[in-house]
Amino acid sequence: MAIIVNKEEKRRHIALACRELLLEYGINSLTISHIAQTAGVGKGTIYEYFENKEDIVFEIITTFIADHEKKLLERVAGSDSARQKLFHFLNMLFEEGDAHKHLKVYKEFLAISLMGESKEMLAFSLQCRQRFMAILDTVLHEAKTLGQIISPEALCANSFAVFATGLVVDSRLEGFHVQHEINLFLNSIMTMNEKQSIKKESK
Amino acid sequence: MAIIVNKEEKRRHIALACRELLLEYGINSLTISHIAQTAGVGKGTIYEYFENKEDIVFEIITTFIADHEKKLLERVAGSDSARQKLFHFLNMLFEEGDAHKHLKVYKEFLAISLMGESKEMLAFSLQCRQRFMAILDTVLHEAKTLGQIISPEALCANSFAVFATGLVVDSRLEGFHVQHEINLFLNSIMTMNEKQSIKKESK
Amino acid sequence: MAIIVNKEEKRRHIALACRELLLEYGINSLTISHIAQTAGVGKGTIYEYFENKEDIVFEIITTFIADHEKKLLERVAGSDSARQKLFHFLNMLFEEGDAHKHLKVYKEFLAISLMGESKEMLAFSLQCRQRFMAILDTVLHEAKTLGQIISPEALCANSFAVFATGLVVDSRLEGFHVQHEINLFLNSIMTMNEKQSIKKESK
Amino acid sequence: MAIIVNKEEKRRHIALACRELLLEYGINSLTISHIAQTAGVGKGTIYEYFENKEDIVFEIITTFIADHEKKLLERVAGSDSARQKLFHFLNMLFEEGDAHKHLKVYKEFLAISLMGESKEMLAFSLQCRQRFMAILDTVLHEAKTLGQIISPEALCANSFAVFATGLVVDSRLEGFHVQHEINLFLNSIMTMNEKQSIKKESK
DNA sequence: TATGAATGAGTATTCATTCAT
DNA sequence: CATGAATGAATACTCATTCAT
Repeated sequence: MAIIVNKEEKRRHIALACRELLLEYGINSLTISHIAQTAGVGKGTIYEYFENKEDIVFEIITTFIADHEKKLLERVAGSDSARQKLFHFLNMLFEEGDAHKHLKVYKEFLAISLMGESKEMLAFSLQCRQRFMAILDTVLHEAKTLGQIISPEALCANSFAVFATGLVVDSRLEGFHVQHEINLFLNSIMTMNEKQSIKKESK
Repeated sequence: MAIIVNKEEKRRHIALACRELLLEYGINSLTISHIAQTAGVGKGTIYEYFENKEDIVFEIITTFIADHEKKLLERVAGSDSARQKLFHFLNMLFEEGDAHKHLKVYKEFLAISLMGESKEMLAFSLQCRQRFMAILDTVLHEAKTLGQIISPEALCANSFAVFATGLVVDSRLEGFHVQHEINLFLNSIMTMNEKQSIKKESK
Repeated sequence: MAIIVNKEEKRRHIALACRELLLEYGINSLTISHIAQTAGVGKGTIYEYFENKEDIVFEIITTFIADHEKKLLERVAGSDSARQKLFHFLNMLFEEGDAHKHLKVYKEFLAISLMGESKEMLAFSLQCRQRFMAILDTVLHEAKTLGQIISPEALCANSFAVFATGLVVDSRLEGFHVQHEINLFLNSIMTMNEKQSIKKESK
Repeated sequence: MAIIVNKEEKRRHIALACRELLLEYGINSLTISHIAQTAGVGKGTIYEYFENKEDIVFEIITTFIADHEKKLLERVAGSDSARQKLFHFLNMLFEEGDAHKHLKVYKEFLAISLMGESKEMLAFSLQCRQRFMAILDTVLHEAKTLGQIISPEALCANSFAVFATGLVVDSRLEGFHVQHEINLFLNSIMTMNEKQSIKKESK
């Protein structure tokens, strides 16, 4: 194992060691004891590098978000139509595979955040949201430039983000079919633009 | 013969007595002892009328929902344009006044529901959602009949509900301006219909 | 249904109605509410005919004991050797079939009785014990008369009863083979008599 | 580096501190809070060293059993005849002095164990039983070697243990004279051996 | 005589965080 | 730098029994 040179690096080291742990146990059932054990350090040591439990959970989640972001950018780059890009944006959390584990953690995170007992939690939420809003903005502006949509205002990134949040929350309900809802929403919002983008695609 | 009480009525009586309590303390900090005291009965009596804490919380929230529903229907009835009706639908939770207390409880409820540890909580969520979806459906179909919107499919009630959920959740964030977001969303989604409905309104 | 003429008869009526209930739920999980429902009377009515929960449990158990006693006397009458009679005495609680339900209740009864919080429970225990001791005494004296055993003192009924109690309690343990232990005990205690009784049997 | 405590030692320390407490209150009325106070530690600390309440009760009882075992071995060593050794085995729980407190706890333990709601409790019961069976086996084999009894099979240790259990349970009954019963039982079972052992003793 | 509505005491357990070493 | 021992607050739920009608 490489010698840890600075605090920031050790933070990442510990966080990376506990990714699987968080996915398996979820936020609430994750204990500092278990984290310390898994990271191979003492409980006290955790508090040398993190303020509190929230802090370390944030750090772990940050690594997931980085992954998610990277994967999303790949999908976006690999998509031609704006519709497809936006579909990936909404659908990525609900894909087959390990995504449900991440979704579970995300829901738990939202839950804690909704309890509204922590300033830091809210700040972190905001920061995450903004990173994805940036991607969304880029997608919409490019679509505008390419003429795939008429005006970005008509498909405001904020509305999209709100809808995405709603999807995550409502997906907890029995009988809620995420993909179906995503398609309906995209249909509603892109009706007019779709024809144009299809024209372009069919060239 | 002994007294026969109307169980359903007493349930409501106890629930009504604890409305303020729930608004003040929130779901988690609400204790059965406190409920019993406030309702003026013994702790055991609570369990004669409710299965468990969840059950009584549901009953209290149900009274709030009934109020909310009634108020919403009034506003809808008092509105001419579909846009205004939909605005009320989305905005009512965020109005000035006591609404923020209800919103707080609603967020807490979503949080617990997102933790996903209770089947009953999910069933109750679904049931609540369906009541409001019914109103939304009516509004959209009437709007269609009145020619205020072109097709109800283009403004699917489900998408609306998802957006509404997202609004509640995202409203927790610093710098999130609910009214602004609602207007942007309505703008996006009604752009094409708006002109027509304005035409009709201006007649 | 026949009209109930007196207290004692109604007591028996209620008790008989709840035999299955007791076998199914056991003493602790048996609630007065459930008893009242099953007997088709109100909770308060139970307390018109019984002092308390103990009292009704005693009444139900008494019916079981009467059955057990009757069955035991049949088996004893149908057995030739003293050994066989004594075997029935010890083994009847552990037979195949529904006996295990009765055994479960008996263990529970012993448990409550051992907690030692009730005078009445102890008095009832004593009374039950004495009924079975009487049978045992008869068996031993007859055996003496028939020359199957040398002296009843050598096989004192009390010791037998104590051993029987021990069997019930120790039968809760993993790996305890009741039938085996019964046979070992009877072997130990009848070694000397056995030969004589075998002689008599072989005649 | 932080202090490393010997967990096993601290377990014993806490258990020893609570011996009197258990004797005074019994198992059911013993609370963790009270244990923690008496041991001079926080409630949480108890759970650092014990799985749950059962676990600590077992540990305390284990100290009693160790005492009992030691005392029994002394008495056995100090006795000449097999009869006397076996008498101590049966009688020690019923001696004058503090024994009745231990007996009370033992009865309570049997009661809980008979309720049969805990696997661990049964396992612990079995383990305790086996320790005493081992002593019994030794006594019987030695007696055989010394010619005090004819065959150990005729006085199987298991039967003895069952009788001992029965004694503890039946001793709860009014009018049950433990010493008398013990003597009767020993008389029954040792009649034939007694003469021989008396012969040897009288040499 | 019958009923059933009302009652209320009592307790194990978890885990983030601190700080003495 | 690292550690891990110690801490303690906080709460739902059951059911035998009573007594007003």
